[in-house]
This record gives sequence, structure tokens and C-alpha cells, in this order.
Amino acid sequence: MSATARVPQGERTRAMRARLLEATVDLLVEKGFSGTSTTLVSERAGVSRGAQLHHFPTKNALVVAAVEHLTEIRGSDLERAAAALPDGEDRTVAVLEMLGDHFSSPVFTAALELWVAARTDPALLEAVAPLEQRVGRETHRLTVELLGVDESRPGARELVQATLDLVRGLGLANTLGDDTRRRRRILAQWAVTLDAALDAAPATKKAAATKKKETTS
Amino acid sequence: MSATARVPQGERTRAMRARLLEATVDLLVEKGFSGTSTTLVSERAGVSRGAQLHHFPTKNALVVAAVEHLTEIRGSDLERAAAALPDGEDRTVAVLEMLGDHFSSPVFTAALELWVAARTDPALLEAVAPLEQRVGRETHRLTVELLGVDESRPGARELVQATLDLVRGLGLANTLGDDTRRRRRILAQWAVTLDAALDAAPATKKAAATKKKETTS
DNA sequence: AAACAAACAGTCAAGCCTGTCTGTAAATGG
DNA sequence: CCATTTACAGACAGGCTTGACTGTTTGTTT
Repeated sequence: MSATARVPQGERTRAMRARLLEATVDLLVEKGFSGTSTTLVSERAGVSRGAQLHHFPTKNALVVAAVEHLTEIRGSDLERAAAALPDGEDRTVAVLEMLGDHFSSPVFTAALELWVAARTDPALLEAVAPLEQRVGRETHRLTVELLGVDESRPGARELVQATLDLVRGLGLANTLGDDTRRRRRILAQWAVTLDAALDAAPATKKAAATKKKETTS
Repeated sequence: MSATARVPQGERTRAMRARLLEATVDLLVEKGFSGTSTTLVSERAGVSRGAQLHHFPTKNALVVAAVEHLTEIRGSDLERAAAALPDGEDRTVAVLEMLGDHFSSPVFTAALELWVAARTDPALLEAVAPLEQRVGRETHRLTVELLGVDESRPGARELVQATLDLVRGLGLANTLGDDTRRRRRILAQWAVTLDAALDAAPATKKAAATKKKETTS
């Protein structure tokens, strides 16, 4: 009689899929996209080949699910990091370093692998493109909010975009070796320049809340 | 005696290797790194498998040679594009667009594939890292020269680096679809900001030659 | 011109990867 | 408590890739 439902099926499925997706992301970072074979994933996840194929019938299904999983991780990572930002005077530099760190983290590396692979894999592209676009838009929105940028000012929007493309480029540079020191120097300088550019003719800048900086030496 | 050297061996070797390397680079762009199999390369190059293995005994040898080949192409491409730059007043924007175009071109795409693959392939990394570093330094030098930047001024060097990392990021964004319009807008704004930042306190700026801009509205 | 070396051609085996297939255990529903 | 469905296990075949290997042609050297 005791032998009724020990572990409900929903729970089992969730755990199994989670383990597989985590292993997939880990392997993307460790071995790259082409090195992430389904056999390796099942081994790494401690899941039998049969079970894996049950939950994800094809490699594409697995990878697409991994893309979605990764997108969620990236989103929550960013929000968490944003919430932990100090409110002090060096707000801009803190925001930039937070972004720079994110785009140099393993999650970005995994995303980069998928990104590059998707370029020559139509099926993957179909899954990656919309999600990446979403992440891009959200990151933009978040950055605008964190920096208190008035996007109605001409050029402001482009400067935010440039900032994000810059950290993407820095993230790319970071994949071939630790680039932290260089990144810090560059972002510190960019923070000064960006502030100057955005404060140039403040018009109705809502950032009245934010303390204005006349930092320049 | 007339039947001496019809086609000298050196010539044949050079032509054969060139065909193989070109095919390799083409396939990197078309199919990505993992899609670039040695069989495909030999087919594409119109070279027998035996001949291929004669010139490049292993895939690694082929790819490493392709990296070097690509590095040369990138170098000469950049120099050629630099030489073709107009001398007019919008020098900065022209330089930035030239860089942006280069980092959005097929050669960059091929380099990106190698770059990403090298991250998880020690043998490849050994070949890619030093060459990429060289290209990076040369690009930096070229940019400094084209923009007439005085690197002795604090922050100037970092702004140039930021510019290059930005175009790298823009190049990355361009791989998932044509991004030309957005890139132009961003670079136009970046040019304004960069000029303002570099001209801020001109000290002994040698760019006395370059016309000064008080563009800001 | 003869011997030698380099260039070129194509076949073959070993290994890996993916996805199919058959079989077993566990859980839910009546 | 039995039937049905879902979860899990592992063997297997087909395809592709790499590099080794044998044989043929072409250029070089003396």
C-alpha cells in the first residue's frame, strides 16, 4: 500500500530536462558547439541515451531548448546584477562594468557559440534570432533605465546602442584570454566620455534625480 | 632540350596551396568551421584528396595555413581601404565606416569562425592568438594614424581601443543578418562623440593639420 | 637518359555522431 | 489492482570525417 506515487512524473520530467539543459550549456562553454555531441551531453548529465532521446527527440530540439534556457538565465542574471548596483556617484562606471562583466561571463560564451553556429544553421537561426532580439531589446531598455538616459534627445539612443555593441565586442575579445584589466580601463574612459556626451545639452533630461556631474578635471 | 621545365614545381605548389586556402576560407564563411570538412575543401578547390593530403597532411595544418592566409588578406584589405579614404572634412566618419565595413565583411566572418573555434581547440589557439594580436596591434596603429590621434593624451588610447572593440561588436551583430543601416547611424553618432572627446583639450595635438570642428550645434 | 624526388590520384579502415528500434520499469487512472 | 501511458535503458545501423596507404605522373638532377 505504501507503494503509491513516490515521485510524481511532472517532477521527474522537470529534473531530467533541467539536468540535460545544464549539461548542454556547460558543454557549450567547455567544448564549443560542435564539440557538444548528444552522447557527451547524456554522459555529462548522467542520463541514459534513451531517456535523453525521450525528452529531446533530436539534437535540434535539445539545442533549441538550451537556447531558451540560456535566454532565461541571461535575463535573470542581468536583472540580478542590475539590482545589486550601488547608487553612489560612479553610477555610470558601475553600470558599464556590470554590462562588461555580463558579456564576459560563461553565459555569454555559451550564447556566442550558439550565435555563431546559428549563422550557418537555418533551424538554429530560427530559434536564436527572435530570442536574441528580445534579449537585445530588454538589455537596451534596462541600460536606458539604469543610466537615466533621455532617449528623446538626438543621438542618445545611438550612444546606448554603441555602448552595448562595445561591451559585446569586449566580450568577444575576452574569449581568447582574460581581458579584464584592459576592459576596465576602456570602460572607465568610456564612462567619462559617455557622461559628457549625454550631459552635453541636458534639455529636459529627467535625470534631474541623478546628481549631475561636472567631473571633468 | 626544349622539354625542360614546363611548369616549375614551385609554381604548381603555390597555385595548389592557394586554391586550397581560398576554398577553405570560402567554406568557413559558407558552412562555418565545423562544416568545413577536408573532403569539402578538396572538392571545392578541385583538388584530389591525395594532393590535398600531400600539401597539408592534417586538417590542422590546413586550417593553420588558412589562418595565416586570412591574416594577410585582412592586413592588405585594411591598408587598401585606408588608402582609398577621402581626405575631406568628414574624415572621422569615413574612417569609422571603413572599419565598420571591414569588420562586417566575409573576411571578418571567416576570422570569427576561427576565433570561436580556437577558444576550445588548443592547437588552433596557438596559431590564432599571436596572429590576431598582431592584426589587433596593426589595426590600432592604423586607426591612430588615420584619425591623427595624440596618444600621449590621457584617455586617447582607450578611446581608440573602444572604437575598435565597438566595430568588432558591430561585426558580430552583423553576422545574424544585415545590420548596415543601424551600423551607419551608430557610427555617425560615435564619430561626433569621439571627435568631441579627442578635441576636448587639444594640448599639443599634432592634428593641427586636420581641420578642427566645432560641430556641436 | 636514367635515377630520384616531388606532386598528384583515389581507395580504405577506424572512429564518432545521430537517430531508430526494441525492451523494461515506474506511475497514473479507473 | 489491473490496464495504459509515460519514463527510462541500451543496442544498432547509416552516414560522414579524417588520415593512412598504394599507385601513377611529372619535374629535377647529374
